[in-house]
Amino acid sequence: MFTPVPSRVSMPELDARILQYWKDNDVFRRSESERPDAPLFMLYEGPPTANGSPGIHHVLARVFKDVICRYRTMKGYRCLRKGGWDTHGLPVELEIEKELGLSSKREIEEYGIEKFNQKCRESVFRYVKEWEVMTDRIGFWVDMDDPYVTLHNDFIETGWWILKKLWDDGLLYEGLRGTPHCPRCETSLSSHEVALGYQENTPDPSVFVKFRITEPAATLTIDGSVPTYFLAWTTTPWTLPGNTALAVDANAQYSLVELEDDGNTERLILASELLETNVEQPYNIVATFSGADLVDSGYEPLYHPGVYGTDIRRFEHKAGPGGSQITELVSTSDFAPRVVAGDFVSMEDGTGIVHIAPAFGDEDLGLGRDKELAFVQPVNLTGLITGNYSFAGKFVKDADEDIMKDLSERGLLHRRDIYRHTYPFCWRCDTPLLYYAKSSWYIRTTAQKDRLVEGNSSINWYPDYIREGRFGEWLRNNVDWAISRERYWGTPIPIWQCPVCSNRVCVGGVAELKDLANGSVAELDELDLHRPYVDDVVLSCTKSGCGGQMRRIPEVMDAWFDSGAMPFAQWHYPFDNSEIEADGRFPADYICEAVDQTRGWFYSLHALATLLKGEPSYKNVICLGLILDSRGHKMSKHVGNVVQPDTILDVQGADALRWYLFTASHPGEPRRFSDKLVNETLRRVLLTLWNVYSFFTNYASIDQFHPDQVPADWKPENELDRWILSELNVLVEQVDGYMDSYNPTDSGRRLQEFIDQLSNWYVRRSRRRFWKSENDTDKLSAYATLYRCLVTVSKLMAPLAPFMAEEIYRNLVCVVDSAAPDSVHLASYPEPDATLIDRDLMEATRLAMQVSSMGRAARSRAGVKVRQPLAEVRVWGHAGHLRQVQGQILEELNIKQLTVLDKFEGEAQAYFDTVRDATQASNKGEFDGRGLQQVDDYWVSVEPGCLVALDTRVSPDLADEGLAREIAHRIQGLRRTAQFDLTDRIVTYYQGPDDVARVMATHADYISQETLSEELVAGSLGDAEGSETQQFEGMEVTLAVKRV
RNA sequence: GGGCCUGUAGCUCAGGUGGUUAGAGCGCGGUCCUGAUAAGACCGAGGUCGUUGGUUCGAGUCCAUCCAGGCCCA
Repeated sequence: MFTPVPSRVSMPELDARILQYWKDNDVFRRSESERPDAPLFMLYEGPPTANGSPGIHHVLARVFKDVICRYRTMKGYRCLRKGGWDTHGLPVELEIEKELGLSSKREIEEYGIEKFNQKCRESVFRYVKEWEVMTDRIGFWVDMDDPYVTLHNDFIETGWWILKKLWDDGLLYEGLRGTPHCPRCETSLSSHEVALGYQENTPDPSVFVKFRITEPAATLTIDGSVPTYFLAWTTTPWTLPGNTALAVDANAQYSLVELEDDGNTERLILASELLETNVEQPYNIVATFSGADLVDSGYEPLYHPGVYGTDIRRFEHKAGPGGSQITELVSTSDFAPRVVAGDFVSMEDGTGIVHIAPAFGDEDLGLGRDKELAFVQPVNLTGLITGNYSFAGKFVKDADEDIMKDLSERGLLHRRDIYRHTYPFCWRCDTPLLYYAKSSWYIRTTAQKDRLVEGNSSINWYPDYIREGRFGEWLRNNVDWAISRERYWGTPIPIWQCPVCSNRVCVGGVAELKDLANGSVAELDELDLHRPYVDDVVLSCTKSGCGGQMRRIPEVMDAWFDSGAMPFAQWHYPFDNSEIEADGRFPADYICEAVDQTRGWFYSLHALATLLKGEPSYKNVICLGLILDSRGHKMSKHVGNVVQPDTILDVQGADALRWYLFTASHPGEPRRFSDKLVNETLRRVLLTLWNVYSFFTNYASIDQFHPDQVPADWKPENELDRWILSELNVLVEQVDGYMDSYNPTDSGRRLQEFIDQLSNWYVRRSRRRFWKSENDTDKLSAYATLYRCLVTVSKLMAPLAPFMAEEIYRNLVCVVDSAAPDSVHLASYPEPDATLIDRDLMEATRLAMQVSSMGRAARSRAGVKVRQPLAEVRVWGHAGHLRQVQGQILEELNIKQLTVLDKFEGEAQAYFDTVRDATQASNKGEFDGRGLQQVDDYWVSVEPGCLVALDTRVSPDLADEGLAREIAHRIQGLRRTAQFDLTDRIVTYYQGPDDVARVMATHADYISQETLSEELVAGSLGDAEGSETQQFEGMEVTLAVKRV
């Protein structure tokens, strides 16, 4: 039979007990293995990096992953949840660099790539134990024994296979990329690193440069007799030798002005609205044009690359795969810089004419590709000017002064100033960063842009605005994915290049590599595919007759490529598990991560699956808002405001934390974390339920209740039973619906409401039915009802609060039903019984609650405590409902008789008018339909649709009855302080005035029955187990009790 | 600078398609109740629904602007 449960409970201890039970009985494994034929529900785990301690924000994502899978399991699915670890990438390298005190790529290479990578490899599992413990502790079921690991050879090999496929499809290419580059460290910086090194108020030269017009556009009329110039502005004079175009805003207005400069007459073109700010000397406006009129004008280069020994190349559009357009860089000897339209031209500062050098800025590079501009690179990777310029060999920033001087001497400098702005510096060495167009490998995602957008429209996003908003926007603005990194610790790019003939091959797997490598096959079997080992593999050039020795290109892959490859790489597809599409392992049914992954994992998964399979790799995704600290700031290691999960879990337990995370706000919203609110959740929701459960087990144990005693065809007759079972079945319907639509938040909130109703109305109103000593059918009905509620709630809540649900289920179900599944998580999710839903009764009960509340308010105002019985209450409202639930109202309000006022006339009307008038009188003439006033002997409470008039007169008989209840109440208190058992029988002694003696006599039956007193004895008691002298109703009364 | 999201009581949150008095829980002050409860009931204080405009007979709700915060990207 049921084990009686104390009302006090330690959640952390309960968690530990349940975890042990799951472990001993292998429950997680069995949730998958015992249902081989069930439909598959596939979770893809977004792999964390275990090189740091997990924080509360990691708990958030993990419990949202868990809750959906537990639900699906109970709905009859077989959930596959393979764990994973992300192990590559720049953050790992930076951590190790810091540890080793290295500060540049040169130093890493001097230290040795082999040793360096070994350190990286060790570091990524440093906190794996902590992660495993946390994962276990919060009840996240995921297969951590056989996780996928991005550094495993098998995982890398699938990555190679993917790249090879893209290569074969013409979707992999080498191109230029504008990157922030540190000329001292000779390396690109990630955006994260750039963000670390911004310095405000950095002074830079501000120069206004004149570009002489040589070939005005057809739309432009220029008087050739006066020298005419475009006026452009820049803060980086050193980029001017790289100039290949000027950009204007096609829609803006430009002015041609004439002025005197050093005694010479000249004409300048610049944006009309920037004339005032940029031209200090007197001028005449000769003409105005639109920006579009200027486009295609040719001008004289400041430094013709052909003259200064710098190569000229040019972007050219060509037809690419799948009807797409690709852009290639080709060598040329022609150089004809011209004016183009650019949509980024700003009128905030400058002249409205922007100097374009595709070799430097990323925007310039984009415009160069777009407009097929020339490309001139007069600076090397160490930041020195090349060619034979007079300032060649100087560091770019030092060349600024020479260039300005040179231009000034040639009469091409209109003005120069100092400009202060925010500029990025290398966070390691403080060198100013240069934006530099570097060679990089790209995946041509733009070739499948339409498919990416189309596939996205079929994904279920929660919240749904992400689909068209943040993610859709990102896809519509798709640019090719730059996947190469000039780094060490990552998946090596499997491209080998011949130094003789530049021939390249992409290798799609280890077997293929063996085929291409001559000799040393045995070694290749054991080869770690990482750098530097793979760099040593030399292939003979595949071009017939070349005979060159091909070497691998040095780059590794962006770590996002690894995580995006996981749908395939976690199974070592297609080398193993070639059937993942057929058996449902691809695509995933569900993924869940925080919103910062839109351009991270959500994208890399989507992009690779679309390129490889033409369809998305996930069907449903919950995108979580970020978790903030109590002041609303993002939690981060740097700020030191990360909440350690243990500090919560060890006090409140896992269920309270989970429940709080599910219900505090909807998943997409950012949330402030507060341990106080976790505690509130614990008390208000979980402990309330626990106490109902404790109440049930205590009384069920006393009465030896067994569910078998309930007939199979039992239907509740009692009004309270019918009501709560109706509420229960509505609850089942709603919670199931919410869970089905990936909404644990509203599921939890709905369950909270029910738990409140169950505890504070059903149990409170039904208590006496459980106390009655006879085992009549009504008592059995109450047990059957409460039992069903608790069992059903334990199942409904199991996905959210798996520990308490398990505890309740095991004690209530497994103990009495050996055929039932031995874990709530292996049980079926409840289904609603529509025949038990009675909307009318639910409405009537709601009215009973409202009338009770109004009656209590009237009592409170009249100063008559609930313990004092009263004679009558008159109520106007829904008459049918009132008659239906009048018993509940009478008991709740402790009143003898309820009179239903059928019509709103006569007394009802008179009560209402008086309340309205009195309320208006005391409330500046305002009456909002609510009021509480005394009307003769009645206190009358009015609310819209309901009126309650309470007779507050206390007759002597009623007063005696009230005193009897008071005395019984005091005796109960004594019983409790003396810690008597609920069923202990006692003898009660009393001393007090005549009134007490009289009531003890006249209400002896009542008092005895309520307090389980065998005798009520006047006088004192020597060996009392509990005794107290108290003042009440102006009397001094002494009561004493002892067990018999 | 661009995109997306958020802004309702001290705190955490509700407030379909615009419609009479903007709600809940916690917290606070008071009163009461208690054979389950770290509980419950009643009363009270506390909100110009971020700002300013607009549409409308009517806006927390729709539109625009601005302000503040967050994330992602420049």
